[in-house]
Amino acid sequence: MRDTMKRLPDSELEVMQAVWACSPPASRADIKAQLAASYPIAQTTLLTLLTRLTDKGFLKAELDGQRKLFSPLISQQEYLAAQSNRFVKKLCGGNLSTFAAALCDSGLTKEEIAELRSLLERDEL
Amino acid sequence: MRDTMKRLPDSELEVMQAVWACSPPASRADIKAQLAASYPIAQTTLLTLLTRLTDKGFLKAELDGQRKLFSPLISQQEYLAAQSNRFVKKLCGGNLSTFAAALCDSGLTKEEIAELRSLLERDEL
DNA sequence: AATAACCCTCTACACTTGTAGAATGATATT
DNA sequence: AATATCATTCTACAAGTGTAGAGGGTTATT
Repeated sequence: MRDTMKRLPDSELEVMQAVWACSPPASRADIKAQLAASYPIAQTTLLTLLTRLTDKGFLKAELDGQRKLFSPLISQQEYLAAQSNRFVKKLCGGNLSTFAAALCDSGLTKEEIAELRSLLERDEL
Repeated sequence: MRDTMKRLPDSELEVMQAVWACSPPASRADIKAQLAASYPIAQTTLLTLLTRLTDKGFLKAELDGQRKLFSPLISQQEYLAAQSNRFVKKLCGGNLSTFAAALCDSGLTKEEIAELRSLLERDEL
């Protein structure tokens, strides 16, 4: 499951993130509002992307009068978990030291790395 | 730089990883050998991908007689650093706890998480 | 009842990605 | 010299991605 989840293309991910940020179910207008300035996009383009996400099984659509309401079928958590797995396994060859090195080179400050360590500790429980 | 580096498509990444695994400069045959069974691919397909990677500035090509030799212009380290950055910033919205949670859900065992923590500690120095 | 305002689906189109055969040029072998 | 080998470039094409106008309903406004 985790391994087979498709990685979304950039534009669809952008939309998916907006959907996650809305309280479901969300109308196209709600989603547009979430995207707002950060990802300006024509209404029809957004509808196209929502349709593609629905076809891919990332969203469920229901009718509410003449408009549609969308809800995520894949949670942000599930998606991020799958993508993290993919990152470690595929990009870093499953090698944790490669991954750690990448993180240290990624532009995170020493403080952020330290914070990450403590977050990992907490989540380990 | 880190933020602007393009994410490679799957097939090109596969090839790029094989190039990184070779000692540069590497011929198409060397790279094919590296890919071997893990990513079976026609010779011409490989050449196409190598050309695309060269056009994108990920590889440098030099002539050696009738054949070409390729060397990385972007190191694996640079690429992984950029992609880690992208992951944290773009996928996790720059939120370290989101990132930590994703890692904990990614299928890594408790032991692996602990190992990652200690690797991060070491690299912090 | 016209008209304006919305909403969605269809159609469209350029660019990217995945894959590889056809064609062409150089080299080595018989 | 003819042929087999091996390398690369050209051409090709389907599927995926990014983006959006045209078209055709429904509802609200004048």
